Amino acid sequence: MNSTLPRVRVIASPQSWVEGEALRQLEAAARLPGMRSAVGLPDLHPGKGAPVGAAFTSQGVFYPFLVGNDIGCGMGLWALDLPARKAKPERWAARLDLEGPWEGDAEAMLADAGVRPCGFEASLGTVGGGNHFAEVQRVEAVHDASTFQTLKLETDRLLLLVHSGSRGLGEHILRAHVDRHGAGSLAEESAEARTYLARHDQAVGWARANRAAIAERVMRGVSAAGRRVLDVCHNSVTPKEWEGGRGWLHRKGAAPSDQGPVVIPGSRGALSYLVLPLGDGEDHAHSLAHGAGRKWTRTHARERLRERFTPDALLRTTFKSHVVCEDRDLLFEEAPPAYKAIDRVVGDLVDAGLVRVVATLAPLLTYKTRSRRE
DNA sequence: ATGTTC
Repeated sequence: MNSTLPRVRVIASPQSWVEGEALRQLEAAARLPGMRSAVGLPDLHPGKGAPVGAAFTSQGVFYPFLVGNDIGCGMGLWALDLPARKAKPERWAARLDLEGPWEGDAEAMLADAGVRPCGFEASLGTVGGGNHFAEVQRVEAVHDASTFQTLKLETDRLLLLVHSGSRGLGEHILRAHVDRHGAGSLAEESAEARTYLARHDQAVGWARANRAAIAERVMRGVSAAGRRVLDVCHNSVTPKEWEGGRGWLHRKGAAPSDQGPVVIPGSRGALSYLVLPLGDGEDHAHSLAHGAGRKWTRTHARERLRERFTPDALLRTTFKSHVVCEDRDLLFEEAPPAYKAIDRVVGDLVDAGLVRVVATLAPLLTYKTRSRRE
């Protein structure tokens, strides 16, 4: 049996503010039966039950609730054929519309990702709420020219970063699971585990296809063609082998460090970092920060920022980029001051020897939603 | 996070 205590590690410098509640959640998760390690990344913050910005390994069992409802959520990066000098962010902000069903062939896109029809086809190509977005970016600076070149990127071409997940599908899968089995563990060889994992894998494929459909929509809207540079999932549970054993790797808002370069976005008013993972080590559960991490709760952000900013002021950023967000509450909840400083988060990963910065990317247009909500 | 609320 697993008689050793699970290892808990938090990768964050003292300058990276981590809330006490997030640490308590991390330690509570580490004490679950079968847990082997718990790693908090520098974007660690409290979540609903389990912390966000964390990765966990377990043996013999795994925990669907640690993955959460947005199974398959992640980041995709596309290189556009559009030169930076042809950027028209103001015009795009006025016209781009990603609401309603995608005009493309949803079933074909899903089939390409190995996903069977599941009743959520009408949501494919939609960004969703919360921290999801599609953002057109320009290359701000290149720090590792060799890797930049290996990825066939060019400094004067625009990029598109898409952060979205499995929309209603992942929610449906988690809910169906919790309704029947509660928030407990699943034994890895059980029928219940197999059922959950099959559905989980469908949601991971669905989310990947969703990011591709969103990218198609944006590219059509800005009259560009593009190529997918990378696509990584930061909410998942997968089998993992390590020296002397095997088990399960849960990622909850944690980017993979074992699948090549990833983008770690800041807030919409900050740089995003294209980074190359250096260690693929067990000591950080093969994972990296997935973003800047929330500093203020949504409620706190709304209350505090409504006093300081008019909605119109939040439609532009310090980068002079444009924001499409017609949902008033969401506009405040996702405002840049609600997030930690991305340079410190990435700096912590660099200092821990986990990544090298390849390039920084600056926002031109961040699309959240055109749907109005009171 | 969520056809966006039990």
